[in-house]
Order: sequence, then C-alpha cells, then structure tokens
Amino acid sequence: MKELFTEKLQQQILTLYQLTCEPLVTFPSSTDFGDYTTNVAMAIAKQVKKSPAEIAQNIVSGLKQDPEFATKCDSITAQGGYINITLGTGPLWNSVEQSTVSLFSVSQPKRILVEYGQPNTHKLPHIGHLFSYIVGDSLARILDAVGNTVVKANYQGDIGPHVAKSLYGYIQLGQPKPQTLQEKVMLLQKCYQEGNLAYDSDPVAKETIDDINKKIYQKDPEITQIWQETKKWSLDFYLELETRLGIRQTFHYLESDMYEYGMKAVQENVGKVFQESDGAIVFPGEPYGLHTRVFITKKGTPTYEAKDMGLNVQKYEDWPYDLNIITTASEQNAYFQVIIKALELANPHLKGKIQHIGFGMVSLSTGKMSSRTGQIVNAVELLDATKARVQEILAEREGLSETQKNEISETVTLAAVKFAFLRQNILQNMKFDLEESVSFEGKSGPYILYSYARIMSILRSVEIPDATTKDVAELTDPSETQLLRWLYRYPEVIHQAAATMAPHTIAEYVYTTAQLFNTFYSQQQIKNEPNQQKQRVRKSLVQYTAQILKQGLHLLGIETVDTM
RNA sequence: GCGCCCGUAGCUCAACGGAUAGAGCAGCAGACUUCUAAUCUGUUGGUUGUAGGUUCGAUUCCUACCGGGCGCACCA
Repeated sequence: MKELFTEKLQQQILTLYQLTCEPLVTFPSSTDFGDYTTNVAMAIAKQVKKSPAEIAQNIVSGLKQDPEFATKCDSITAQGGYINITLGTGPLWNSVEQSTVSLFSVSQPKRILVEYGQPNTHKLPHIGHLFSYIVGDSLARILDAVGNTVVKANYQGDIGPHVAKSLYGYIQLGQPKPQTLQEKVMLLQKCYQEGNLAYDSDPVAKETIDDINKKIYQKDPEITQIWQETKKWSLDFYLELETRLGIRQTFHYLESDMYEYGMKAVQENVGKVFQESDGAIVFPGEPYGLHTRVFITKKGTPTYEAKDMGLNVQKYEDWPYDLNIITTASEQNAYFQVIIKALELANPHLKGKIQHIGFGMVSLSTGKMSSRTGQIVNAVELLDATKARVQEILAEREGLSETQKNEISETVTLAAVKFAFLRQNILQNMKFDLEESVSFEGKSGPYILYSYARIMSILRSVEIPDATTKDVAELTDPSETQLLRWLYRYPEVIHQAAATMAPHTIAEYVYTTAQLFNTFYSQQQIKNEPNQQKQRVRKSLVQYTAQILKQGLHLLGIETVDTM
C-alpha cells in the first residue's frame, strides 16, 4: 500500500505545484499519528514558497477526492507540515491476511552466497564463532525470504600454526584416542593450549612446532595421518554443532584445499595485479587508498591472503553468484578491502559482486563466565550454561513429560542465545553478559516464545470458526487495533531488514509484536467472550499474530514451541 | 603517527535529516478463584561525550577536540 500512497502523493504534488519529487512515505514515530506519514510538505515548502501547513492541507484536500484513497483510508489529515494517513480496519485486516500467507518478493532477485562461521579446527569454537554462525545464518534466511536464491558457505582453518600447536601437544601426550567426540575435541583444545604455551616459553618446542607446521604442508606421511585423523574429529564436531544450531550449509571449504589454488591465482597475476617486493609477492594497495599486503612470503608460502584469492574464485566456480557476502569480525575490515580490490583486478567478472560485512566484536562484559577455566568462553559451555538455567525454570512446570521438557529446554536455550545476539545492530561491538542473556524476562527470546505458546494454548482451548469479513468491524478496543496495525507492518519490516541486512530490525519488530499481544491478552478474553463475532475475530487476530511471530522468529533462526 | 568504526537513561541497546529521543534490565508502587504471572499496569530516570557549523528542523550531515575499539608487509 505504501507504493500506492507514494504514487498518489506524487500525482497531487505534480498537479498542485508542477513539481516532481519522490515523496517519502514512512511509518510514523507513533501509531497515534496513523499508519503512514509523510513530511513531503515540509520538504518542498521552500521551492513552493508556501507554508508547510498550507501545502499539506492542499494535498490532503486533493487526496480526499480520490476514490481509491477514500476506500482504503479511515482518515487523512494534515497536522502541521505532516500528512498522516490512517487505514481502515478492513484494508488492514486483508493485508495482514495476505502477508501471513505469502511474503512479497524483491523486484530483482539475486543469487547470493553467504559465508559465515569460519571456525578453526583443532580448537573449540568461542563466543565469536557462535556469533558469526547465528548472525550469518539469520542474514542468509532474511535474504532468502524476500525472494533471492541463497546458499550458505563455511570456510575453516584446518592448517597453520594453531593446528601445529595442537598436534604438538597431542603427540606429547602419546596420541590418545578418547571415546566420545566431545572428549576428543576437548583434548585437542587442551593440546592447543599447551602447545601455545610451549611455543612461547620453550625454544625447542617452538622449533618442533614450526617443523610440524611445515610437514603438514609438505604432506609428511606420519604427520599427515595424525593431522587427518584429528581434523576429522573437529569437522565432525562442527557438523554436530551446526546441526544443534539449526544450521545447514551447502559448502564447507577448507583452508588446506585453497593452498595451491590460491598460489596459482596469485602467481598468474604477478606483474598485472601483484608485484614482487623484498622477495615477497605483494599487492600494492596505496594507489587505491589501501595498504599493501603480502600474498606470498619470501619463503614461497601462501599467506591467508592468497588462500582467500583461491577461495573466492572457487566459490564462483562452484556456484556462480550475483553477490558473495563474506562475513567476519570487523577487525578484518581493512584486510577485506584489500582482498576484494585484488580479487576484482585479477577477476574482472567478479567486480562489484563481493561484499564484506564486518560485524562487531564480541566481548564479555564481566569475567564471570570465564572464571572457571580462565579461558575464553567456548560456545558449547555458553549453550550448556544457558540450558541449565532454562531447565531450572522448566522443572517447576507441571503437566509436561521429561521428553517434552528436554525438547523445550533446547529450543528455549537457542532462542535465548540467538535473540541476545541478534537484538542489536550486528555491525557494532557487543558486550555479552551471561546474566542478561540467560535472563528470560523482558526483551528476550524466551519472552517471545512464551507469548507464542500462550497463543497456542488459546487456540487449543477454543474451537471456533475463523473470522468473516463482517466480524472485523468488532475489532474496536485499542489493544486489538494496536496489535492489528502492528501486524500490518510485517512485510515492510522484512523488506527493510533485507535491504539493510539488519536482523535486529526483525528482532525489535518481533519483540514488540509479542509485547502488544501480551497487552491484549491481559485485557481481553477469547474463551469466555460471549459475543461470537468478537470471539471469532479475536481468535483470528491471535492466529495471525502467532503466524507472524513464527515466521519472524524463523528469520532469526529461532524455532517455536507450542507449550512451555 | 596514519586510517576505519563507536560515544544516547545507572546498565544493555533502539530511533529513513522530522512530531513530546524510545525499549529492556535495575529501582519504586500495584495486579494471579479468570484462555500459561517466563506475564501485565503505573512510575522515577536524558544539556544524545564537548565546542562550533549546515538546515525550516540535527542523536542522525560537516569540522575540531576529548574518550573507547580495531587495523596498518611476510601471522591467521
């Protein structure tokens, strides 16, 4: 409907003032002002040489003559320089009905590849990896929801000093073979920590580790065997974690596989894109306002840069994309500016198709979580600690089987963590507070799931037909109309979230939806409502609410439960 | 030193250049014989880091300064 209003406004402005402009129609700051607002009268006041209020009044008078406008709008008023539009309950209802069935698509769908996750093997994932998984997956879901074709990719560092350190520790321990996957990856993490310590404090160990690192590249049979075996533990563990998080990625790239391809990609372009400098192959970024980076060292080994060259060409060969979104922490922003420039120069067909999104760095607001181990919080610890808190609350619930409680606690845990990560602008640094993230009150994942479960409970207890068009007139209470007005915004919110790649827009929206429902819930009855028309329309209203909550949460990677 | 990003309520965060700057938590005062109280209602709390500038209008754009984060060649 927004397009309709924009168009009609444009016509009015043109006929009244012989002016063409793109009138900005938006949601007003408060629903008290209506469903749409425009400040176009203020914007053109200077050109027209009339007061904004007068212009607004003229436009409004004109619009009121328009029959299409009249049928859709309850009121259209000029308030100062603002023009406020309030839709009728009927049109609002019809629109909500539509949007719960299907979401509109973007005008020009794209093939988009989203890369996220990127955990290293031979180490446990920390909170930053969890953040990347959750944010990247949500972005992919949102872009997909508006009609793009999206595939998800992961890129894992399975080679390099960190692996050598872990293998060193592992060999020192006599290459034990624990039973469970959990024990295996815990062991590798411990080996890494010890290797890391030895590397810094013991010169002999340092030499050994450097040697192991070299042997991996040289495909030394003995080391390769150990490397492959332990790597598989890690990769299996990550697949398990991804499954737990509800994430399924189409492509899993390994850094070790990009080694040769990257070298080739760089060497083919020496003299064109890259140049030799001090024995190394570098990309001189200064002409582009960037900095110079080394792609192949003077020892002849490829750096991460070279591997990224290989990776991003490989991705296009595997799945030709219109847009390749690489997400990482923002500390790599400058790095990716250089990489993308070099990639575009070496591969003109990729120009404009690679976009880096550097999201904020996660830091712990307190040391509470890490006090136990003295280490960076690992992702699994975080999930398990959250789950323990959920189970405490759930233990007091009656009428739920143990199996149900288990399922519910896992879903609620993921909702709590995912929502905590997605509720703020992903580009900004985030302070992660365990206490707050597992607090299930207020603006939280569990709050929204709880609201959804309440609706499901209502729908279980009332078995009545859906509302008819006539019933809609019975929506009169502010707690009802406020909710309906808010539901109406859903498609545009999703569209905006996709356009700006901002999952937090949806998180905010879904939260407010739940909030408005809870207000409604505390004020209005459905089960015991004597007026059958009111009962029907309220039932359908909460049904739509549930559908939109479910869909919105799904875009955040959050699943719902019917009972909690 | 150079470059990029960020400073909004006690804390964590919202706010296409637009209306009285909004939420949650914490604090205070209330609401469970009623479809799930992980809920709801009311309330306290702001010179949007500082100083200028542009604009009818600035948290938003520009400049300087102060404070914080990150990056700047053979690591990933």
